[in-house]
Amino acid sequence: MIRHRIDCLSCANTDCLIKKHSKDPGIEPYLAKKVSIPCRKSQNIIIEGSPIHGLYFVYSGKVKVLTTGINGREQILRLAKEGEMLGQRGFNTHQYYPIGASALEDSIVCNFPLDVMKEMLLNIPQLAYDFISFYAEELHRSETKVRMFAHMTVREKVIDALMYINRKFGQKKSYINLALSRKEIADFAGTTEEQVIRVLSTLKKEGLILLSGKKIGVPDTDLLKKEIAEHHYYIQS
Amino acid sequence: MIRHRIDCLSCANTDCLIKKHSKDPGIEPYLAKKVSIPCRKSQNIIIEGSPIHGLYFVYSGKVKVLTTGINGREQILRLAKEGEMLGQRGFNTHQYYPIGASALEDSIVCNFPLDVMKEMLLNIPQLAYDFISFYAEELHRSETKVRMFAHMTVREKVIDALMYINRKFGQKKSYINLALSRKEIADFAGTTEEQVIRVLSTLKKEGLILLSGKKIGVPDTDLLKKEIAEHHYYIQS
DNA sequence: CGGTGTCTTGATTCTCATCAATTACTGTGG
DNA sequence: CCACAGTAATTGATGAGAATCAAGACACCG
Repeated sequence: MIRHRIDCLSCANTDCLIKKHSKDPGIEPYLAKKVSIPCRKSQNIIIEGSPIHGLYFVYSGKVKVLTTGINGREQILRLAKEGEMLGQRGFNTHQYYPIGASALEDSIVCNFPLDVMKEMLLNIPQLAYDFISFYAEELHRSETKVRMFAHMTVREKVIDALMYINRKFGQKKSYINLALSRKEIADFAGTTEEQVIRVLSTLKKEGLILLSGKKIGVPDTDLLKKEIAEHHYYIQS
Repeated sequence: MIRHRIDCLSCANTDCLIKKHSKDPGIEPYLAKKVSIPCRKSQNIIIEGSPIHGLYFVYSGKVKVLTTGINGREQILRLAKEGEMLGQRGFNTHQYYPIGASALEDSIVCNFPLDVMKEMLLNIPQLAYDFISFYAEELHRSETKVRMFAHMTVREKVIDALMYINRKFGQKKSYINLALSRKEIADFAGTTEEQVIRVLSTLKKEGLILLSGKKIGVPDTDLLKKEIAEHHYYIQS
């Protein structure tokens, strides 16, 4: 079932760092070592704690990146769509993946073994530099999340999670194109299923979001944003 | 008062990524563009929101890296000592530093302007690769912290903060070589001054830590570690 | 038409942030 | 050297918010 070598040159994912450099001189031999793997919905792409076997890039589909936290709770760290990278934290001295990744819908991911990746980075300096920029951005995102989790209320956490999901998977004037369970939203926002439901119900009553079964719609991003900003302001002053 | 060009070759900070590569061919011209800056205790090295002006490396002293969170609260993200990097998140497309840094004691930091840094990374591939590894590690740390903040109790957060501080600044059989106020510990652990005091008092009573004024000692790291691990275990199973 | 799992709502308990008041510590000037 | 002022540390009391527990509604699937 494994489809080998989806061609990077003909790939349409403009966000992909590899695709971006697929015309660089000297990169072809590395690209040839790529393997593409199809994954069914809710299948594990990376198992937390398994030995590191390289980096992944999402060719198509949607993926959640998670770690197991306290009480065996699942903490979703981020959601990835076409072109995004998975397993990038396996680049340090760790021997095992500190995170897991699983498909939110049927997906195809491309894998580069770690040694191939290392050679590629050492020989394509511009690619390495883009990697560094990417990491800097991810680090920024993650540290923002630290700050957020430390002192935000549940309401704010949920709103923030919704804005993130909407930014990534929302289409204007319509529902978000991603079916997450309440539990998954909670695991991302860092709270419980029940609290998420309560906040969602309230937000619906307030007219800030649309709810139609599992589908969530955000008619006005700015209104939601204010819900976080205003609260900060009124306490800050 | 600015001392120019502390020589990287004679620098004793083995952890410093620049020092590590200071003998690489072709790196001298970049090293020559380094500027070293002395900072007094509690002086700001990086002001949050200021325009990015490059990367810093701690030559001597101790530094806290922080962001302003909800309610104008200070959230300490990490502590840095000799050889460590500051401002690494300014590497992405951001124009302003998303974090601040200030000296915990009299320190000297070395600065590379951003364009020099970029040139250096593009021309010294092995340095770029080490940067990537460093970022991967930082990202790992940060995401672990996210998970931690999401569901840990205050007690666990404080213990975790203590273990981090002890790992970095502890000397065996003695008190931790770093004077942090209760407020600063709280800002790092993501809680309040009062809660930190309560937990510290309890831990002292339980014989898990030593308290002598501001000085904190951790006689047995494993005992503390168990305090976190056991709680997880008993709920997980 | 059961049955299973997700979703929802309510009630209860508990943790933690906040507020308030007291005590210890530090440095400074007389 | 001591009084003092100012700051940090501590302890207690209280209330708000959130996790947990429990029970019922709903949808989906065989």
